[in-house]
Amino acid sequence: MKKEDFKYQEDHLKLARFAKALSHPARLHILNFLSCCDRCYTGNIVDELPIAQSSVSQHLKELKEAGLIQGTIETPKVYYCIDKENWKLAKELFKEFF
Amino acid sequence: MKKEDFKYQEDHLKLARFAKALSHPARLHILNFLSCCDRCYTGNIVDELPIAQSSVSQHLKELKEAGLIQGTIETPKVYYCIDKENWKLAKELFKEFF
DNA sequence: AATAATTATCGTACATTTGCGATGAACGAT
DNA sequence: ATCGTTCATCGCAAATGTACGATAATTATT
Repeated sequence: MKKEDFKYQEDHLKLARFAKALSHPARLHILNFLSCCDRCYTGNIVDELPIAQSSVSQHLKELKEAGLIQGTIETPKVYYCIDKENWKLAKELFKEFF
Repeated sequence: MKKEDFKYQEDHLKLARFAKALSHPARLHILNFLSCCDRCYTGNIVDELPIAQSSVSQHLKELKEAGLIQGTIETPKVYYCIDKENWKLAKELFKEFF
């Protein structure tokens, strides 16, 4: 097979994206926190972590883009929670991989 | 709790390292390949991937440093295989996390 | 000794990630 | 209208990741 034609498996691409989202302890902490507290806003998460608010916001953005969390505006706060559908998908992909 | 004193959980640090190792499709492909073929050398892996030999070597190094694979020199080749102990640990950490 | 085979490492280029402070946007309360 | 609260985004700096070609290291073969 020619190198040019090679395509990574779709499952591997998806799994790599999830793994990347999980590859920082702050993001693991956020997910862990959200899975306990069910529903909480940015401020609570900032208080949970040793980094600046802007940095937390960036991590939240990445988790959201990876599909692992959802944000809901309730002005002036934003509530976050686990995206259960993608969470399940990620869980299954990891399980299948190992 | 003061920000200075915050420490990430040991499990999260370990899991983040494993996740980082899994965060690239080439490395997932390598691990998948190794789990099938049990034991094979660098050349086989290079043939499996669309990237240069030096790049593959770099990915192998990262997987080795993450503890997920082991290399055995059988000059002039190097055989690689899954590090079963850490593989199991990673599997359990992911399972526990989800 | 010279060559070939196999793999790791080096140097380089470019992109991405991580973190911070400052600023902006939205809105409720005064 | 102004202020305070809450959160996201911007701009920057430093570090890390990804890929490549070239080169080095090791050793078996000629």
